[in-house]
Amino acid sequence: MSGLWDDNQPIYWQLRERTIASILDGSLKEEAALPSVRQVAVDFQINPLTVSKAYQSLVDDGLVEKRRGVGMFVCAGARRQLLASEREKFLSEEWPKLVARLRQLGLDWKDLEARWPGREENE
Amino acid sequence: MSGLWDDNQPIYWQLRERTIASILDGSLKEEAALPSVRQVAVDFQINPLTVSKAYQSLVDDGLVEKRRGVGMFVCAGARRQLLASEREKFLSEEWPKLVARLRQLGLDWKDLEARWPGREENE
Amino acid sequence: MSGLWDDNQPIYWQLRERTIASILDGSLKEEAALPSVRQVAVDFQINPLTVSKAYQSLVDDGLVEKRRGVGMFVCAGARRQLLASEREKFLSEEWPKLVARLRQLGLDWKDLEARWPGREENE
Amino acid sequence: MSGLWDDNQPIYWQLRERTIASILDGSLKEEAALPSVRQVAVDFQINPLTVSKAYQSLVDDGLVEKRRGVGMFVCAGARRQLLASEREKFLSEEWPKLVARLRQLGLDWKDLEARWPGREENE
DNA sequence: GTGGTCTAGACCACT
DNA sequence: GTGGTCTAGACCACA
Repeated sequence: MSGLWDDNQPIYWQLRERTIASILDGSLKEEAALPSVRQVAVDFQINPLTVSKAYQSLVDDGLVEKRRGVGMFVCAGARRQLLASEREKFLSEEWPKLVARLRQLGLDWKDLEARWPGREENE
Repeated sequence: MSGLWDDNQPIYWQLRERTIASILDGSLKEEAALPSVRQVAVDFQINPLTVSKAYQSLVDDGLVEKRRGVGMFVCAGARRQLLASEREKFLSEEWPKLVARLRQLGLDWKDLEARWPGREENE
Repeated sequence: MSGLWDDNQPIYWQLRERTIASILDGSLKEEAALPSVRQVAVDFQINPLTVSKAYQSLVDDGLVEKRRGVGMFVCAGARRQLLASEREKFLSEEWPKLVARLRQLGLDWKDLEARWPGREENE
Repeated sequence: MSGLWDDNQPIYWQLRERTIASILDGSLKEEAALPSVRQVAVDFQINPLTVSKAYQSLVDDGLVEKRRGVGMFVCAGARRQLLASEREKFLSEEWPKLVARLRQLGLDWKDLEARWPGREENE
């Protein structure tokens, strides 16, 4: 019940991001049911409304679909869609900004390369 | 009035970050005066209180000093201090998280390397 | 499983409306048997209880009658009854609201006339 | 405090639709401030969260913009955007369905024409 | 002053 | 069982 949540971000958003991560890493398969709103609420000791808000945002993005009276399910194609959009977002938006910042800090390519797991001694 | 501010972050924080960037890239030299609270407020169409909050946070970090009746000035040594702390923060906190995220997205070292300015054709 | 149901309306209601449409257009004749609850449930991949609820609402309105051990049948006079009530409902309730909305949208009589099948070129 | 809300639709949705109607009919001008969440909550005797949900849906559709710590404002171009999208939706989606239904009911063009305000005796 | 978020608990409709 | 909606009231950050 502590250390689970980062207090600087809304819980519903963090829950959303965790769910996305689960889809990406395969622990939530496509067509699989998401844990029910109530279950998650109990498990994480948060309000059902908060869970609902997180899930709804996924529905809005077309990653999850509701089946009335049954539950919420990962959409077919959700993983592929996520991979594409997240990669695109990173490469076109985040990376250029990051590069600019690194330049400003005087950090070089080598500095990063040395800290990329598995590359420390190879090259 | 549009595109100037990212609505997901407090304006005062964005102003702080911009000021830091100016110190880092040298457009705000050490010992130089920061533009006055009023001036910034007018220029950016924001509340003077917001500017004040941004400047105060810089004072709190020892990057800027207030000289009563005169204005706010970049501290001597501010740039060096910034370089050190920002580098440390990036390498120990941000980079590891980023690496984890990239793995999840299936983005490889090569993908980034190809987009590091000046390296596209070298290696 | 996709496109069959409008997620904004209860499934049982949509099934009811479809059945009514079948009676109106004559594909479900008076005195004819409705497809069995089980059959519909299988065909549309929905819960038998949901089908039951739809049929029951038709019984409540006197459009369909249950014959124990045999099945459900369209009542004699159902079509005439439907025509009268639906016309009345449309003209007195729906059309006035629609007219108000069209005004707000600046849509004119002509705009609709042009899209009434068979009138495009007549007048 | 009674008769204000239709119990068949969520309040937040009805509030959304009312606001849209206000923009369309000009009682809410572009760039004008929407009444504050709290004010609406008091005026209509509903929960601030419900108002918030309504307003947020307008923000999501790009019809309203938030100005941090100041309030919510009708976007420039919101009215034009609304007119275009609502007309399009009506003519391409709703009207064809309506026409089919009217045919089924045996209602003719004349029946509607007679009830279009201001046309009863003209033509 | 503004809106954002969360809780605790209730009631509802649908399957 | 499922999710959707709403209330009442709290606390927070921002301007």
